[in-house]
Amino acid sequence: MIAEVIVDIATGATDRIFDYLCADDTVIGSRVRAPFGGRTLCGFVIGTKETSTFPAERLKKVIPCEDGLPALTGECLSLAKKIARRYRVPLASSLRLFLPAEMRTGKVRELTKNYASLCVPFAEIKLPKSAKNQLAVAQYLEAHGETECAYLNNLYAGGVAALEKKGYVNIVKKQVLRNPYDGVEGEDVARTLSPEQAAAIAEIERDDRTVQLLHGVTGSGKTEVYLRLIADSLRRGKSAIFLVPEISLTPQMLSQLRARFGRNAAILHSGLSAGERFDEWWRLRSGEAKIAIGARSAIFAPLENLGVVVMDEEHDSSYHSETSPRYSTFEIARLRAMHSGCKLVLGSATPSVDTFLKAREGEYNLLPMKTRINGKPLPEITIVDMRREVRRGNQSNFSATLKEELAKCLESGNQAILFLNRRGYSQTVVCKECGYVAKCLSCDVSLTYHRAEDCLKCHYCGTKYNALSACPECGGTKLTYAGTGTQRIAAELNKLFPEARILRMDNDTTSGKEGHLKIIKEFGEKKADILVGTQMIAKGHDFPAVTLVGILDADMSLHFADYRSGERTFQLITQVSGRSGRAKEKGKVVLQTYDPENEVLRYATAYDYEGFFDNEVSLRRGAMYPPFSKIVRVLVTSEDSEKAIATLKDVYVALEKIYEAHTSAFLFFNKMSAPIKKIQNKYRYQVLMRIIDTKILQEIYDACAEAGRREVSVTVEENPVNLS
DNA sequence: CGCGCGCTCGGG
DNA sequence: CCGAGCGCGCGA
Repeated sequence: MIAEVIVDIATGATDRIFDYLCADDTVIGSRVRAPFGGRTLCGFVIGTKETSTFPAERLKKVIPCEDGLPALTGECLSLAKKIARRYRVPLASSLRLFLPAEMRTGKVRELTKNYASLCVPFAEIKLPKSAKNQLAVAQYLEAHGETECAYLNNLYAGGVAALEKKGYVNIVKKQVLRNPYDGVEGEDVARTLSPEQAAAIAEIERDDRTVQLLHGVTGSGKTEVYLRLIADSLRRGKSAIFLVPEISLTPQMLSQLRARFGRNAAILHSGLSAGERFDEWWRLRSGEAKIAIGARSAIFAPLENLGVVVMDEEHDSSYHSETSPRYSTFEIARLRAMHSGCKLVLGSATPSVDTFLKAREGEYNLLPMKTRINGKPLPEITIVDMRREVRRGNQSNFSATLKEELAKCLESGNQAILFLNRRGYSQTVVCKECGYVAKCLSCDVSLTYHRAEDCLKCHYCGTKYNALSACPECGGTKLTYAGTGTQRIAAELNKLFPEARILRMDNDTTSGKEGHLKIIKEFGEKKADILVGTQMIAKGHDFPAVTLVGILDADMSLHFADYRSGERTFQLITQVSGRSGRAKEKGKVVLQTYDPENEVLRYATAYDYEGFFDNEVSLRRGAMYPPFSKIVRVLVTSEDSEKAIATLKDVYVALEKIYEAHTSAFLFFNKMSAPIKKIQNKYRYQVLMRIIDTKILQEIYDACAEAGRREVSVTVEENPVNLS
């Protein structure tokens, strides 16, 4: 028999079918080892046939990989083909999305553990009186049967080994599946549904549109709706995918899921070890687990017969892949839902403008949830005008109001969260004499001063530089540290409230596998009074004792030169505010800004999503910004500036042809160097377009795929989240 | 992707 | 004339 094989090399040059001889029982979707160009590679069987047009004497044989089951299901295969076409990537790269990385690198071993059992009747065991541990082990095994050796060794050191030597005990090796979050347990609180929750579930079942949007205020109980929908799927003998944003797999959420679904849920999370991820993947593939829970990559879970797909915090930017293929999780989720004939349930308190517009227009079913489960009002948000603070002579980062509220909060024994979306101590180091700004050698960005390590760091490539004692340009010693980061806030806070215990949470303090979980746990156990952090503290954490949230610089995201800045600011304020007053006591939010009249801030403090939405949509319609157009950026990067420019020219010429043929489809078309000219020693150039007819998108992708050359990468980005 | 072939250029 | 360097095309 002949196998049609895609070799696992993700380049255009090898992106075609190679025929191989194979065993008659070779299954489509299985992995094989294929001799290819002098070496042996992994390959995927995407088809089989009886004869090949390729000369028979040149056909080589593939060796099957002993996976047990074909790694790719039929649905995976057809989806991978669609993704390859849609994003113009080699089939090998879209196939890779469906497998745990550990499978390809082959670095993961199956985990085995030793188990001991008695091999003679207990009565026949003769032991000297002194052998207490041996006796204890024998008694334990008699009572409990086969037991893990590690467990026995812990209790009765040496007992098992001694018994084995004497031939009383038999030890066998067994493969076990790693069990991430083994210790995580929770009580499954039997919740009765609120009328709104019950109505939402009934409506999702009744309505036949694929996409359902749960628009629920913070605390309206969306999670319980998701869990019920997933449980319903299981009851109907189907499986489910539950997507959450990157770091939103909070301990609370985890324990809830474990309590409700136990080992029926497999967790696919970047925090897992390679081995854990591998085992969890196989539990899904083999059908042992029926629910896949995880960040965006969980949408590729090897499940068949889906009953529901849930996408929590639908608006979150982590649902967009930053690496090739730059897929949209939503697009793939919808394809999977349509394939299985099930619902895709989106949930958010602050849906993206794009999604909400489609819901308003009736393409998606809109399910509002307006009441909070605990019946309490949302925390009151006070806007503080920082310009007035400056006029009063307050140059610090804390307004009088915020200082007062902090003092009150600490006095009453509650906790506070301060939010600032910039890590490090100061944003830049500037020489007062000559205006020199410390910059990264590999990237075209200024360096951030980090006081804890007394060094300068590049936030784009992570390189560390020694702190400056004098200006390297003019030798001046008057260096100013401009722009405030979380480190400086924590330090200033320490001076203001010396007795308060302060915890910082940002990219610098959350290194390691479970870095952020550790900080969240500490704060949750009230081992600190104030938590200072970036973006990452905004996500769904539940701290009952927090009664005050301070948003230190609400303008930072607002004045970004980006059509989405208003949307992002609204989402951020809503999300951060939601951390305040989650339990008995009423929460407060203090929002500091230099632009208190700003409409977005006004809508956010009033929790008026629809008001914000109507305003935003009319702005975007007027300016023809997405969703009324699509921004497309073609980014050309290379370590070799010459090659990058040459490629940019090719790309531009090809795109210009498209532009000339369909000028009316374009609102904007221009080539330039990217705002950050160099990142990690790679020069960056771009062609920026705004299009109103998405039909030409495929032509743009085609043109870019053609223009690629060695050592140069050409990527197409649709409505990119950041335009650096 | 990694290899080898063949072309080209520079030194002797 | 020979060796090093690079670009291109091949792999089943």
